[in-house]
Amino acid sequence: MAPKKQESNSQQREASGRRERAHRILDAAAALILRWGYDKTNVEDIARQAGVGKGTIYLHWKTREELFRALIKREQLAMAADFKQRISEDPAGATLHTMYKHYVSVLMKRPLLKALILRDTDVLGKFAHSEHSSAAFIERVAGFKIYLEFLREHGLVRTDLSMREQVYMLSAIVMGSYLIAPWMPDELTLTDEELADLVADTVQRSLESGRSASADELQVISHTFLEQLNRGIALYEAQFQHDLDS
Amino acid sequence: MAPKKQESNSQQREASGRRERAHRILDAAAALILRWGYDKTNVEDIARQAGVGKGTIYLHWKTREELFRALIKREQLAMAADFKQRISEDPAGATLHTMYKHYVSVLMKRPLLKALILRDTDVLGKFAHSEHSSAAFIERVAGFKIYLEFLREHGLVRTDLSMREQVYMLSAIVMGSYLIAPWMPDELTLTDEELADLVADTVQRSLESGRSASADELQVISHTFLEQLNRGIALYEAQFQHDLDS
DNA sequence: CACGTGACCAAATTTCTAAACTGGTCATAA
DNA sequence: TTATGACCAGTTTAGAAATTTGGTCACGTG
Repeated sequence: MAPKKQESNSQQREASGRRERAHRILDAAAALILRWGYDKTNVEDIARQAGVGKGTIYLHWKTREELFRALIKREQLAMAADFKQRISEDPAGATLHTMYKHYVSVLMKRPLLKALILRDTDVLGKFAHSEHSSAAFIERVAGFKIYLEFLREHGLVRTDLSMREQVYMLSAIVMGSYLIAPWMPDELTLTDEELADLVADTVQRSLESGRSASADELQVISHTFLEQLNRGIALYEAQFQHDLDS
Repeated sequence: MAPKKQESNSQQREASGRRERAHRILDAAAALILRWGYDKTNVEDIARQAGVGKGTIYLHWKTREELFRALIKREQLAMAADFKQRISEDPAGATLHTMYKHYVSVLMKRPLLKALILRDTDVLGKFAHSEHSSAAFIERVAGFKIYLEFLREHGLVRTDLSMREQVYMLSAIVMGSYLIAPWMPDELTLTDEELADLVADTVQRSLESGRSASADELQVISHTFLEQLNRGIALYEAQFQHDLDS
């Protein structure tokens, strides 16, 4: 690659340094929020933990809440990458239940996102009750509908249920699985893997059509799905990177 | 029936009066709790609404919490009666999914129990966080396991899933259906009947075996189940009545 | 005498306010 | 030009004071 002129090089190095610093700040925020909860994590603590001055944080984000939104975004992107990886490696990755198996599995490893989805008030504090939380859920449901429509078109899921019913029950199964965990008596708890498999089995039986697609067909569908997912991730990523550079 | 002697008659009339008064107090408590929530419903208001003195309430129950427990018990008994009625009238009443259809349907009409199950903090306030709530859930799950075992023995539900997984997913489906309702965007909400049918469909597909029992077999199973249910209700009822008489 | 009642009290809850903290800014330093 | 922490207004917290409430019981009533 041709070398850029002096000024551009310098800007790039600086931009990269900024970016690294932004990540350091987000790391600090993540650690503190998981340890103390959102409400009790203040900007000064984050700055100290990240080894920067408080003012520096405001060079990256306009408000504390914006910083937290960036953290969530980063977490979602990391999770999406995990998810993409697994789907692309799984021959059955195009089926609804396989997607959910990986989704549950991958989400289990992200306590911050788990808390966000479950609106865990201990961790998220006021953030859980803010607009963002509901908006995120609605957005999630909307994204959902698009790929569900896609699977319906390919006959991989039942079409004798309305989209409304299907989205509702899909949400209910996944949310229900998470939500009841803390209420279950000890002898009825499941490991993360058991839960992922159980959700997958339930989704398959209750929402997929009987029809089993050929390996070729599955690959085509999986490919198209991953394309779509990639586009979404890229867009989100670009937006996130832009945010980081202020 | 032979007439009882004078004293007994008098005691009976009094007891019946007491019982009626107890119900009046519970009615008042139910109305106030639904209107203002548990925390903001005090004993004096209940007494006034029921048209009795405050001290009278303590002739029936030792504490405010005991009064509320009695109210819940009464509500559960009423719901159980509803449920029994529907199951006994439905030829498919012995199947798991039919039970759940009626269960959901019947529970929807009981806001107090709905709040208890959902631990709706607005209505239940501190009561939701008390021992009683968790205990009730665990008890519910335990009762569950008994009749699930029964259905497994008759091959009406899958046996290739462990009880643990089955109970977990059954709880997840039902709880999930209730819990997500308030988070759903408007265009995705379902009516109570739609939800009951959807839950039934999901339970059938994901937890029942393919095997369909004959009408005769179903009736036998249904009969046995109702016997068991009746015994449970009678026991609970006796206990409740005894409580009312102080 | 037996039952019902509301005044009464200790304990819990709410309200109020002074003190402490924190998100965000910006003059200053590097 | 970039980073910082002292600074300030607005918010949160602590805890004292005031109010409310669960539960008791001496008294009134039929």
